[in-house]
Formats: sequence, C-alpha cells, structure tokens
Amino acid sequence: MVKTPSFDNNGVKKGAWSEDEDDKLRAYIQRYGHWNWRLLPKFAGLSRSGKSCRLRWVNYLRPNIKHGNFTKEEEDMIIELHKKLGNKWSEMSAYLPGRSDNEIKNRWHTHLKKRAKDEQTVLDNQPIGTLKPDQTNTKHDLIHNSDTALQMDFDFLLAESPLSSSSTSLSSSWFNGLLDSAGSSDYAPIDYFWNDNFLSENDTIVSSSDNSFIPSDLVYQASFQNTNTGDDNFFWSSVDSYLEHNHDQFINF
DNA sequence: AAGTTCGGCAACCGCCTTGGT
DNA sequence: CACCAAGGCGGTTGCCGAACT
Repeated sequence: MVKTPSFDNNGVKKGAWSEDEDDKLRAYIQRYGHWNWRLLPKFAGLSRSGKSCRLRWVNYLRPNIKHGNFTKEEEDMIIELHKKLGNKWSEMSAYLPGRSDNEIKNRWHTHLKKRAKDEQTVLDNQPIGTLKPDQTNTKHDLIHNSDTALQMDFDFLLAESPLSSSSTSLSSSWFNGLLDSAGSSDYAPIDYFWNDNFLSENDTIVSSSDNSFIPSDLVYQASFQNTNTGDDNFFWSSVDSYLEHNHDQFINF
C-alpha cells in the first residue's frame, strides 16, 4: 500500500509514516502551527523532510480530513469541476470540504476518469432525436452538468471564486454568495476548517477589516480573542514572529 | 493452491510560483 | 533586476490486497 520506510544519504526518512511519527507531527502542529515546514521536522523531533511533513499533514493528519467513501454528489462535483478546471486538483479541493487534492486526484484516476469517459461515449453514440423526453433531460443534464441547480452553483462559484482567473481579489461577497447559492455549508471552501479546528467554541476571530473570507494562511496570521476571558491568543505565522514571542525558549538553542 | 494481473492509494519527485533580499 | 529559499502543485511511482487464471 505504501512505500517501505528507508533513509536517504542525508539520514532523512522516506516511505510510510509510523503512528509515532504521526503523533509527533500532529501534536507539534496543533500546538505551534506550521510556521516553517523546512525547520518543523527538527523542532518536532522527526527525521523527515519538510515537504514530507507538509504532505502528511495536508493529506492525512489535518483535522476534519475525510478518507474514502466518496458520495455520489462528491463524485459528480469532481467530474463537473474537472470539465471546468482540468487537472487543477488543489482548486477542486477548495469545493470539497475534507478532501485533499491528492485524494481527489487519486479518485479521478482510479474511478472517475473512466466513468466520465463512459458517460461521454454513451452521449456521443445516442442521437438526441431518439431519446424520450426524460432521456433527453438526462442527456442535457450530463452534457450541461447532471444537476441544473448544481450547474448554476458551479458557474457562480467559478466566476466568483477568488481562485478564478476572472476574479482579481478575495471578495467577501464570494463567500456570502457561496453560502446563499449553496444553501449549505457543504459547499464552503475547505479553508474554513482552520477556523473550526484551531478555535475553541468560545473563541471568535478578531479582524481589523472584512472578515467574511479568511483563507487558511490569513487565519494563521490573525489573532483570536476568547470571548469569556478577553485574552488574546496568537498563532505564529513565521519563525520570526514565533521566536520573537518565545525568545526565552530558544535563547540557548 | 500457487502464480499473475489489476486496482487503489500513500508518498515521492521535479517543476513552478511566490516572496524576500 | 537577479538570485535564492520555501511552499505548493501535478505527475508518477511503489507497494499491498483483491481478483482472476
């Protein structure tokens, strides 16, 4: 299933992650965040490359990540997004909460690529004139997305998404519109999990400006205020800011 | 039962982008 | 402007279990 653990010439471990390594990485990031992937393994006590740590966290260890058991809706969405975006797996993952780009990519290659091709073949070989009304609808839906409402959502999302080339800035209306059009937080970009998992239920985001849309990177740089105690809690977005506020711990490092 | 092929997926590799100096 | 380091992304690989012969 996974690559056999081994060490390269620099003593960096490769291959499958052990439970102990997962625990170390998870505990470290949940406590300190990932302020610098390259240095993180050293601080966390791991013999891994920063890239490997990042990948493990993003694809497997981060909170709310889902594995396997793709729903029909998720698969439909992937196929639809692939039509619109091509192999932009990371962009697709923004529309599928809890799904990593790697998992979406794997799902596409192992299941959906064939399914999409088969569906297209059926459509190509079936003249519209031979279809009954309901079949015509089916063909229309498949061509123009399997669900009309979903299609409208896709069009809207893609047009308004901050990831879209036609969009020039992160707009608050994008997320508000996202929720309005979807009518459900299921369509919310995955970035929102950061808020959920690094804040206690009594914490609120303190933002100096528009806080309707806060990408994960910005969340890390934001400050949070406990509504009960009024205390501010900071997540460190850079090694400099971290060291600055934790100087005593590293004075002898 | 043994050998072979296939499917699924975690992880790696190399390139590109971005930000700092 | 050029260079460098770090992060991010998409393509690919390697391994294992299941299915097949």
